[in-house]
Amino acid sequence: MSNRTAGPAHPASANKPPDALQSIGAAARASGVKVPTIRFYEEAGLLPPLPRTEGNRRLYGADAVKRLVFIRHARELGFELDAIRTLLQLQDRPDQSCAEADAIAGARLGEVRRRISALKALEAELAQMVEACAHGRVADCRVIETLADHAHCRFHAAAAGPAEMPVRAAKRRQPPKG
Amino acid sequence: MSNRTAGPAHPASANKPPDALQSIGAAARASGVKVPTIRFYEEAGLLPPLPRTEGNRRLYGADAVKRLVFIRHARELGFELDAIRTLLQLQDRPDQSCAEADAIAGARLGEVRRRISALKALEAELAQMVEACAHGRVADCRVIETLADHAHCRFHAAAAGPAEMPVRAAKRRQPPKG
DNA sequence: CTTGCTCCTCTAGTCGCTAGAGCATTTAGG
DNA sequence: CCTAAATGCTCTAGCGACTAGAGGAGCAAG
Repeated sequence: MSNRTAGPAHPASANKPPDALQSIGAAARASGVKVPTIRFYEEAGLLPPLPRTEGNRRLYGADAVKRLVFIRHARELGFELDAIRTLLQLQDRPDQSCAEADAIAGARLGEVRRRISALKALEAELAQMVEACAHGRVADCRVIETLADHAHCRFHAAAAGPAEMPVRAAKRRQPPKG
Repeated sequence: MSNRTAGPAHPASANKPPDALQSIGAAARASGVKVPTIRFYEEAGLLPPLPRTEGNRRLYGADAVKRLVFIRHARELGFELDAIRTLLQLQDRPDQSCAEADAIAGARLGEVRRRISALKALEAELAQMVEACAHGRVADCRVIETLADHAHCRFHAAAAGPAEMPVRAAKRRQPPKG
């Protein structure tokens, strides 16, 4: 919030020069990526070498923040860090063909589609289980029964992938509160 | 299918008694759960204490194999091990109400539905990116551009959950080959 | 007796973070 | 100027659900 640049301590700088360097906290706020995650990305080689202050604190310029935003969007779309690394490298060399970027995005699209159809099959199966259940005793429970006897199950493991979805929002462990 | 289990738990010699004990490998083949995964499940407390041979090898009876199949199905439907533990406990006490099982399945169904809609949003965004790309140089690449500028992106992080899908099939790391 | 298979335990790696310990530095207020 | 709070630093460990591999033991057949 506080814009303490009210006193122009610098000659050439207006009130906010585009190359102003910010702390990791400010970069986190600006990019929407959490502080420890930023450090993790740096460690993972997704960020170029960052300058440091005398006191060893990282400094982030506008370009670094943009990179973080790029990474965040890519993660939101489910790209793996490996893929993102490649995409960032491509971004750094604008003259190259974007075929590789297309391939990565296309592959991701394929994954997403495969997962959607797998999840739909799953949804159908679960819905059927839940609906069919008489809500009585476990002995008659369709849910348990279906899990026990695959005979009742018309779902057979449409190979999806391994993991899914970042979506930073979700944090369903209850807040610290103490 | 194999309906030969008609014989009740019984002494007077069938040629394949239903309580025949098998090795972990046989149990793996019978249940569709991999050997190390079975050991992992045991460690995780999903299996009751198993008898061992003199030579310290685990022995699996028909009930243990059934339990493994149950676990496998539940995993295929995306239930977490914690939930599966609960479901197994319920299964072991058939007189109880199945309300809890219903709740677990219902919660899972909700998750799946939420994830499907999140993935659909994602699919739309990715498809748009890929389609819009002129397949030229990186400088003009819509894929890269969309990731860089959220302005071009009408997708905003529909909160899904954290991880998704077991589906034992997938193994996409390239083979060792060296 | 050797070969080859299965099995045992144990450790460490995967992925993308997140949490916390134990310090150093910076900043705001008095 | 001093102090307290906030923020930063590094490092380690943990999550979930496995998977991979080392190094050794048991066991049946040839």
